[in-house]
Amino acid sequence: MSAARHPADSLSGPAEDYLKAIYDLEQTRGAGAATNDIAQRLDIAAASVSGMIRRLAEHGLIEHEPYRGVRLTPQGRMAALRTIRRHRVIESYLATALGYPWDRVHDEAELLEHAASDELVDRMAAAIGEPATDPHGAPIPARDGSVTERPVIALEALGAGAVAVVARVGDEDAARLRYLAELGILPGARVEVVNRAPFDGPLTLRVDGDERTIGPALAAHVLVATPERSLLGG
Amino acid sequence: MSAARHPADSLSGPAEDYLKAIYDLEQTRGAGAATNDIAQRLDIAAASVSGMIRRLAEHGLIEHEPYRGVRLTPQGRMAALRTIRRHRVIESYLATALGYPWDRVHDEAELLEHAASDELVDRMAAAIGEPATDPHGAPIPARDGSVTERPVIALEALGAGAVAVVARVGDEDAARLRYLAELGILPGARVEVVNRAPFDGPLTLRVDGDERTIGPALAAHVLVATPERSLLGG
DNA sequence: CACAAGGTTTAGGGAAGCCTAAACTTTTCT
DNA sequence: AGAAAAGTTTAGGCTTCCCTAAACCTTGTG
Repeated sequence: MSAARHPADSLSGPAEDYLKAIYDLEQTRGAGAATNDIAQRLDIAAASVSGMIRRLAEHGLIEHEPYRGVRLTPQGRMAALRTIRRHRVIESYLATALGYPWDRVHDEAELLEHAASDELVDRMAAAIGEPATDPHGAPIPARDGSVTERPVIALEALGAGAVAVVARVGDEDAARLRYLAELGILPGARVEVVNRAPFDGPLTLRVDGDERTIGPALAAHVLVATPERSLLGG
Repeated sequence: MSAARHPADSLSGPAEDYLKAIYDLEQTRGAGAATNDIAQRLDIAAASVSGMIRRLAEHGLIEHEPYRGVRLTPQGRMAALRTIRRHRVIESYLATALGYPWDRVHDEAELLEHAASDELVDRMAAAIGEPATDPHGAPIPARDGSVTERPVIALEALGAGAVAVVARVGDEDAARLRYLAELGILPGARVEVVNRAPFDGPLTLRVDGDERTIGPALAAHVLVATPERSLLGG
């Protein structure tokens, strides 16, 4: 009959990775996270995920409905956000204070996030001026777990003539980040959709005065804020 | 019959801690490190140490003569020095770049040293000007594993009238570090032995114009360089 | 020299995390 | 509905790293 131990205990590295993955999946899909999706995201066999799910549920961090998926408890969500904060502060610090190139901060942060103390992370954040987002534009959760999400849409969803500002790009694939940087598609860049092929065809953009073409798959990983949406509010 | 695998593989955190401990014990005592000493240093049962010894020997990092102790192989010594470099660079960086108090850098570095990449450590070292020692005066091994040890003796070994410069203090005990800082006994401080009680009695020192008394047990953890020794060479 | 004390190793066990293979549930397709 | 496909869980194994208890060397002492 062991349940919900570890009051404010520290979690293992793997456990933190699971919680992060579940958090992300919950955000993307509306519902609970599926075993298979967690397995794919972490590159781990589905059977192993079942095992960890049992352990996390015993610790009160997730709720598990067999064959239906898992959801974070408030406690689990808090733990996930703490890890995400760590990750994004570290990414920002590596880029700003230590000159890491933006396509490499993710991997290094992935290693460090499980070892860094909250104090260290807070000192890092303070040293670089408490940034609101990481180098890829993802919001950095506050110490209390609150996250301010800007209203954004996928670049891929824009039509011809639209004007927008790049808010955020997916941070996991280093090669993709390098390519986007070459195109000038960085958070903060102003882009204008010059032409849009029908359905899910490529987009022609004007970025920084240059015309660039970008496929829909890549464009799906770029989130932008449009002036109208910003004014209308979310 | 598996032996000496893992050519340049990365070691587990625990394994790195064992190698560090063995390195230190080899330095202090002349001979090989005893199971019990390793166990005590890492706060682990002696039986557990036997288990890890077997694993490290299989990986070619140490040589084990049953019931006689262990010695590092050149490969193991290199691995230990890499970890020690990581530890001391991180300590220095935390103190210099992030304002950590010197009694707290050790514990934080202990956590980080197993997760930080060589690139990160090198960037940290570069960012603070490639220091030669950590905040407690311990030398930072170079990337190639070379260490420059200054000739030092224990403060406790000085007689009345001796003048010396504090070179290094033991870094493990935070309370001790705070106390030494209060006395002004920091690396670089000039101390003069005003009086010395016979045998292992306390020392009266002049530090920074103030008279301080320090017991022999504490003084054994303070290493100093004397002008004479420096001139004569080690 | 024998024996007690102390240090070391083996035996056996446990938790975390991973794996593959097999069993089981749910969904989907005909 | 019934069967195939897809997804999930259980079963059984493995490695790392820790533990306690018991067996085993080595040493120092009477």
